[in-house]
Amino acid sequence: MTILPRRSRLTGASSSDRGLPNATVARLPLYLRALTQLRSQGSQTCSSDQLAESTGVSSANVRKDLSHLGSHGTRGVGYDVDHLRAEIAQAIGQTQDWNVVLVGAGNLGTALAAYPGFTSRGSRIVAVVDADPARVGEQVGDLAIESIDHLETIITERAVSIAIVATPGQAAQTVADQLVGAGVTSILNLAPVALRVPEGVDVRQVDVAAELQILAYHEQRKGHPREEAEVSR
Amino acid sequence: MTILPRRSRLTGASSSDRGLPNATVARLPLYLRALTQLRSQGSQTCSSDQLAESTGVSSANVRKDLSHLGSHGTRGVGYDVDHLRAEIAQAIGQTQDWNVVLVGAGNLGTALAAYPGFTSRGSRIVAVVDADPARVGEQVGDLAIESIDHLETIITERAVSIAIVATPGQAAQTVADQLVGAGVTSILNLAPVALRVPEGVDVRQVDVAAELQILAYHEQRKGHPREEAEVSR
DNA sequence: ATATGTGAACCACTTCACAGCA
DNA sequence: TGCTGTGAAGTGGTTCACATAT
Repeated sequence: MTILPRRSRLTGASSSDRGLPNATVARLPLYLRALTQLRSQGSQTCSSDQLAESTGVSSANVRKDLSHLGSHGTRGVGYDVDHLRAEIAQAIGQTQDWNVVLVGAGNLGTALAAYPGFTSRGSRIVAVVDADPARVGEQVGDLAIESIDHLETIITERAVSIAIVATPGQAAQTVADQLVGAGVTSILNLAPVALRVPEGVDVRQVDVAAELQILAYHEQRKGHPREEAEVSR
Repeated sequence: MTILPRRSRLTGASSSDRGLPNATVARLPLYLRALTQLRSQGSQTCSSDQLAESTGVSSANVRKDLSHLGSHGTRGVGYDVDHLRAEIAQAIGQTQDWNVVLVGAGNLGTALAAYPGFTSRGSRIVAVVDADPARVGEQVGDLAIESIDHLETIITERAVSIAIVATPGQAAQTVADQLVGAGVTSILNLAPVALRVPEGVDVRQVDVAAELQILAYHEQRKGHPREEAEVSR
């Protein structure tokens, strides 16, 4: 009756498991960003306080996170920027680029295809695919839009394992099914629907409109003077 | 030495506090989405299992979340779609639109300006602002780009309290300072930097490149024949 | 029979506080 | 002295399981 059995597997980091806590994994990219910045400023070493400052994470949390990677700091000194960077890059698999296929060449899709921040952070969009035959061949950044019918070939030949879904909501589930069928095992979903995928496929959801709604909730509670003009004093 | 004293305010929902748990707030938009969909399919009522199915949240969690809004279901039957929708809309302040200013008319900014999903979900972009004088006047969707120098006027005159920052990383903090100075109290930050804002200002961060890095981590782990982990949130 | 609402148990994560080490 | 690394305590959130209501 309930949604899913949801295998109660060993989630945490059990002894022989090299896995990191999910919350830690989600923050490693932030540390990487901060370290890259620090390095470009010439810093050789940094403290957990500095990392805290530039990521918004508490310093105790920074230390705990980094300790999961092993001990790489020097007491009384801090962390070696280059070494830590390499360590984190290694942990999250950024020693090489990941090939990504982008599905959906609408406004959002084309904006992402042009975004330079992916390449510098470990992901390379190697194909832009759209369902509309009229769009096929059109240039987006330095890629030509390809037909969604070629998904399987694209995915296998270009060693793609991660996909970005930037289609309208009603197309997203179908696209996801095709992607999974073609061998994709990680999906970043920008469409405002929950995707149903088989066990073993990871989905991360980004929904900008929902984020605004969350902000609106807090805004409402602040009693923001939005209607002050109408309220008599 | 550590980062901040971080006033230990009553975070949870204390008795006289109408506040909801953060995790619940973050899911209300999902329920709203699902209910809108269900209603358009003609459903009069729905169960927590149906909501679970269409949001990816467990049914127990759905019930717990909804119970925070008060008891609005009927045992043995489920929830009245329209009534629940109204209840949630009320709770997250979607009974009317929130005016939003978008800063940064680059690829991502213009894509968001054209996105129809905001209006239908409680947010209306009422201004697009850019720092580049050459872009001012240019049409984006049905808005003309305005100068960032007019931020304060725009924000006060159009009753804006929420902003989207879609600028390059190095400009984001300056823009955030300007926004806060002009009276904005909620920021959705799409730039890949942590924003420093005063107490009372809410920031939500969306970083697509970081999401891909998180997926890459799990992807890397799948490479080895070990039991795979499930990604959350 | 069916589905909600909820205390209690459980779990993941964060923070605290200090021991350990350069 | 200064900063890391980490057990222990604390917090918030999820899941369980069942009493409760229709």
